[in-house]
Amino acid sequence: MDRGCGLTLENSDQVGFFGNKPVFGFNLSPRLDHRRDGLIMFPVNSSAGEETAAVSSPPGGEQRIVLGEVDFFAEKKKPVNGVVKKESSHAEASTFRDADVINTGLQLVTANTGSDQSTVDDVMSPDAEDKRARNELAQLQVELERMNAENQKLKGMLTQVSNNYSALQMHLVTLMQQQQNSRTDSTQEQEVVDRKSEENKPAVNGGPIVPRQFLDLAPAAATNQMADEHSNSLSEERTLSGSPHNNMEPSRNKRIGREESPESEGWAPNKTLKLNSTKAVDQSTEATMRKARVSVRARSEAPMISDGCQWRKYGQKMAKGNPCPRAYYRCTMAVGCPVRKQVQRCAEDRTILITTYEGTHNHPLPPAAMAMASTTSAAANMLLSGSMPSADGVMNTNFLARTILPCSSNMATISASAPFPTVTLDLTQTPNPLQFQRPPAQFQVPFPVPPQNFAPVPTPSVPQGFGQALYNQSKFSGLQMSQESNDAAQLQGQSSKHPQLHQPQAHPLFSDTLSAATAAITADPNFTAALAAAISSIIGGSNANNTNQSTPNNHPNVNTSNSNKTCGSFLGN
DNA sequence: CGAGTTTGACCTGCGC
DNA sequence: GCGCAGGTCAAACTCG
Repeated sequence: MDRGCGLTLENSDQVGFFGNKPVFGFNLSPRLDHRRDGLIMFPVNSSAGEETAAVSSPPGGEQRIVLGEVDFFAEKKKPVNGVVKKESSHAEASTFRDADVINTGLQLVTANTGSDQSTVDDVMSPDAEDKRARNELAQLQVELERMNAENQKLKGMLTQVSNNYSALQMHLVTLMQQQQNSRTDSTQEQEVVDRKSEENKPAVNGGPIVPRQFLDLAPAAATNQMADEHSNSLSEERTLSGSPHNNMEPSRNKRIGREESPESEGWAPNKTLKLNSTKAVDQSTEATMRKARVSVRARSEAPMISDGCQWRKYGQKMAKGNPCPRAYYRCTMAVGCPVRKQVQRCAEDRTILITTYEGTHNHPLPPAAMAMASTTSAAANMLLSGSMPSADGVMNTNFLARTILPCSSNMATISASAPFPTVTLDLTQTPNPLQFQRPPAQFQVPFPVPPQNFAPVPTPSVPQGFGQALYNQSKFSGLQMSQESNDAAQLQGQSSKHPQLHQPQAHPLFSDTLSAATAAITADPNFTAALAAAISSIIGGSNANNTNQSTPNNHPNVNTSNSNKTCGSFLGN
């Protein structure tokens, strides 16, 4: 069984990577004070050790409150601060139960319930020290309430900022896409003409139509993902190649049929595709979407990272040039889910686990799975919507660059390599240049120049600056930014700075590393922008139009057709 | 006994 | 046409 071992993203729900609002790498809500039955609860994330540690370490007001509270009832113990804090934190997590354990909790609760009683007690208490302590308690109580109100206020502010942030991101992405569309309008119009003529002449070479396909890929797939199957019939366009149908269809259909073998509803057999136009569109877009891959490189000793999804292994192969076998998994969380992934260790550094995701989940995901799924989906959509070749065959990375570039690092690499455009999220953050020594095919760029391999350093061989620009633009950061502001990310940073930590004995760090890295990615505004682009694409696609809806050839038929043929042409090259 | 894994066979695309 | 490599299938096997 692969599940539950190795790296995990499952604590993403506590971080809330992909909540309905931008995430900043920490969960605010658990810190809110809760009042229950007169008891002031000190909220602590019960499941997060690091969270608890983070709470207990700083000399914040909460801590002082807790300290005083416990101090009052721990006269016999004369506890050291650290001990007290620990107990208080524990009590926070388990409320009454732990309070009972220390035999003072219940009374503490009672004493804490109101300042009036404290005042009365002050008057009646013969013990001066006790009186002073009660006064202090009352003061702390007031302070606590004040901080509670402040906390609420901050929460509201944060929510507002988050909302504004989301709106701005969406707006920015929309503007960028509109700008992108305006630039390619002329080309697209020509492509529409070509497309129509090509529909009448299936054997015609795809040629300049290629560019449009990627533009439409993401929305089409998104439409599929949203279960909004509104597209018109395009069954004859299902073939993914510009070659004649009778030539390409048998193999492709067979493949599709195999992939959606009997067990899967969403992967209908071939004949079904021909009969059901909606299904055909769904299939074609799905197949097209599957062409976009997101590769995640993370350090793990475990055979597979745990990303919250359920996977079933359906094959294993020895890949050339890598002594480690490549395992093939498919998602089993829902029948017919097209998502698959390949897991393979890096040949150069076997502590690096390369997980390549392909496809988009067509079912609800648990919070634990949302992190990786959204990451890969966003990255794939980002790639498909942004790395579209222009009419002259040169990759147009404007949108992609603008989405990603502003804060580039070694975090991610986007390669529109044939046959599969791939986004590589490198969560290893190792300065080791070996991390870029992947199979050359993955980095072959369909430029009108000989394929080039991206290198971690400027490579003169990259086509006349463009390749280098793409390389530079194809990276986005987030990890480093978040490292500074995220405790978990700090763990990741430590691991990256100290490769020794990746040794087996440092295994407990691996999950933290990946989680932190994912948190960093998702907390990164740039990534959020990319995600926003993907979401906007999905939304646009579900509305019978996509993010490129300003383009003249945005008719659903054309979109699907383009998607298919684009991919086909792309794959053919 | 069902679900998942293993593993050899098969299919397809691609380069020579 | 042939061989290679990637990807998938499915029967056999394992495990809880």
